[in-house]
Amino acid sequence: MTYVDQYIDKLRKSGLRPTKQRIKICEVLFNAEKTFHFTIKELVKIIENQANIKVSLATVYNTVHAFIKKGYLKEIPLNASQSYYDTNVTHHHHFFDEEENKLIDINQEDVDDINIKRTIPGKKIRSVEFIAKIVSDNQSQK
Amino acid sequence: MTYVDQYIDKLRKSGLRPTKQRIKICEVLFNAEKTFHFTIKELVKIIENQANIKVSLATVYNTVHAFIKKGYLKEIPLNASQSYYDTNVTHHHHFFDEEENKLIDINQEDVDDINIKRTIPGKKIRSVEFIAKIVSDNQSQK
DNA sequence: TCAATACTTTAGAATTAATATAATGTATTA
DNA sequence: TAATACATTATATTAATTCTAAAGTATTGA
Ligand SMILES: [Mn+2]
Ligand SMILES: [Mn+2]
Ligand SMILES: [Zn+2]
Ligand SMILES: [Zn+2]
Repeated sequence: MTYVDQYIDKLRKSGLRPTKQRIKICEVLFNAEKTFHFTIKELVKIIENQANIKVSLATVYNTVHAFIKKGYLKEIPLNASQSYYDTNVTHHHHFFDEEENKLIDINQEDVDDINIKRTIPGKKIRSVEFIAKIVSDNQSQK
Repeated sequence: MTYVDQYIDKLRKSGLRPTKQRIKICEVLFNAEKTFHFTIKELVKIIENQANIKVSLATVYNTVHAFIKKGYLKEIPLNASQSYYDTNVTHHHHFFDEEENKLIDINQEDVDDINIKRTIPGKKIRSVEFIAKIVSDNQSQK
């Protein structure tokens, strides 16, 4: 099964026909070896730079939303000015590099279980995810 | 020192003159016994409902921003459509009630230290804060 | 006190991410 | 092939936020 076949499969399962615009979007999103974190603006820029096809903003938003709904993409709340998305849809944590404005995955196994010694009556926890903000470590070394 | 004196102090330290609009904003923000989590829209609505003075959106935004800069308020990234703010400026975690759309504080002492078994070369961690999403626990009890 | 100066408030305009619309294009079906 | 369904796109709309510029108020110092 080629990569493109996988994209077609993802699109079909999301209820979308595999058009060339959508396959291009998939190439950018799911080709990467590693997890891919992005904003819509960044995604559009990457598509523009590497494709000879034009993809409208509406198509990008529609496709991303369909993938989120289907569970192929995840939204990461980072700040209120712009949405961040993630191709890693597992439950996981992040470093956020405040200088590069980049998210970095932290897998579950790299963190001890988070134990909250407090409950809210009638409520149960659905998920616990943290963001560890990181900055350059410019300490003068002794 | 009266409450109002404290508000005046906070405003002065934030580089703002204590006007009646700003003192009203402080009353809403800092009068509460408990931590106060809010959006700008909610803050404006509360002011409108309890004050006989009019405060423009611009003044609300300006004052909130000045307090954030000074460290009297903290921004909580929850989603990309609206900013949430917090009068609890200590390092702490949150429950987020997805049904009520409400933040609830979790103090440091209610959580075991989070131990991340992974480092990023040249970077140090500045903060680690999580959001635990909660929903109604409607389990049929045995 | 008074006028110059600095800071405030405000309505409304501008910006921008996100969403909606509606016309045109393309694929699928019968 | 013709009807139908789905897609793409340019453009419009929405809504949170930020900006602007004019009018108001406080402060300062002669
Ligand atoms: Mn915004
Ligand atoms: Mn928005
Ligand atoms: Zn991730
Ligand atoms: Zn809080």
